[in-house]
Amino acid sequence: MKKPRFKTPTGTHDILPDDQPYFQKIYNVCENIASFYGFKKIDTPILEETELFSKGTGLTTDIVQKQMYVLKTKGGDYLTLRPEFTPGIVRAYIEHGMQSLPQPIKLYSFGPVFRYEHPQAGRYRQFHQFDIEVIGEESPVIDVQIINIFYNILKELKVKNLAVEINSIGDSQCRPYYKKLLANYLRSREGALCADCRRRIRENVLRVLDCKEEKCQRIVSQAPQIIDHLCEECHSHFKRVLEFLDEIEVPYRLNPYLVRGLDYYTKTIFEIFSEEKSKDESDTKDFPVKNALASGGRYDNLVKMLGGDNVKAVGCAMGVERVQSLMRTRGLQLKKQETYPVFFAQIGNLAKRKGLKLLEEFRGVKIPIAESLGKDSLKAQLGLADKVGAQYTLLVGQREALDGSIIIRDMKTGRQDTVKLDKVVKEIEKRLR
RNA sequence: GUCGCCAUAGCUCAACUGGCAGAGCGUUCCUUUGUGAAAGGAAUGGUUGGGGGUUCAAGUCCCCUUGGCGACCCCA
Repeated sequence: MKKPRFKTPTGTHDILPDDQPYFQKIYNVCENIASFYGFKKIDTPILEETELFSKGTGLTTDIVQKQMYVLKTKGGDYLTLRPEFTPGIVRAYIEHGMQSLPQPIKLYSFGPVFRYEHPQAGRYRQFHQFDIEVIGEESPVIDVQIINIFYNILKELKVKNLAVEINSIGDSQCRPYYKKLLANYLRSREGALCADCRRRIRENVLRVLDCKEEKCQRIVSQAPQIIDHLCEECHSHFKRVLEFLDEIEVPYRLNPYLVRGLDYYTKTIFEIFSEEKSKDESDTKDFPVKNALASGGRYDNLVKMLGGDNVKAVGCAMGVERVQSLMRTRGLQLKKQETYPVFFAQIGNLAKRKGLKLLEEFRGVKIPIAESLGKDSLKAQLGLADKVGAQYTLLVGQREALDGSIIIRDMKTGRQDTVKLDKVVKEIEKRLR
């Protein structure tokens, strides 16, 4: 074998036939649960105007600053491979006048997204997300319904040790004040912070809250918490979210330091993890390893920011490859190969010709039948029949081809019966029943 | 963008201190030319990721590069 001349670009991967059952299963579960809750599918282009993301996702975010695949078209437009779903779906909502349909609009989508970053396990440059959005609903109950949906999807996919963390980051009323408060507090202790956090005070104060440096965490633990400084409206919204959460069977915990990388979030934000105990023995802290699988939140200003009406919305996205990797290692094991109940084997040209027609008959009655018409060796064909898990092999040799008969071989017992060729479909239907 | 570890057959991995590149699995064939799963046999498979250097000699040491993994950054 020659050395491959080409390989997948950094951070991209092939979804091979063996992976497909996992993607299929994940997609089916997502779709079933989402449509049960009244969500409709939408597909938006993988390419959008670059400005949609710089305005929507936010100029100060890492995604926009360093992770976007931007390309210039021959016509001179700047397009971007979508790094997330939300701005595209909001654009579709506005562009197609969905505000004049009964609200809210509940949408889901499934597909690839692109982020230029350093790949690691479970982190790709092209990966897949399942995404849902509810546009035109401000009630906190919908925030909780979305959490519930993703929790149940992951549960149904048998992902272990799920944990939900939740926080509120306020809105344009109260967050600016809190940010000032936090910045003042941090500035008074600036000397004890890491270099990144000193930069963050100016650029993105909230990010200091989830810094992993121990010295920063110590300072943060004494810092004012946003939940104590929410405005009346945000406070009552969050309170009601927590009340609804208590109502359903989803275990959650409040994390006052949870913040998000996207600018447009308001009020509720949350993440769903699968937790693992740290394998590292030297790690004396018993922090579990958190594997973020899905995350989302409310974005009450985004529709307006992108030129639509003042419409409130909330959404969440799940990383498909991360879920798949957990399913493979500790969750649901899926069969590698689909099986065929019947295999057609042949010897000789006349038999091949009869086989071509016979396959059509089986397709007509929807019985999957495998074959290897290209092979001449009967031995090889039976080997294949075994491999695809056939219960019966239909065999046409020179003799059978001439006198219009066919051999049915029971692969378990080895017993063979010869029947008329035009009766075989009925006979197999009967036996498979 | 920063730092560390790793890269050997399609897959999983061996190869001492620098000394003939190997095994299992897989694939194909044979034992059986009209009959699978078992067993036995054979074949197939490599510029040791790529490039350069040191050396009588490099999978092994050094430099560069590409990719993967991990820690940052950040995130699904």
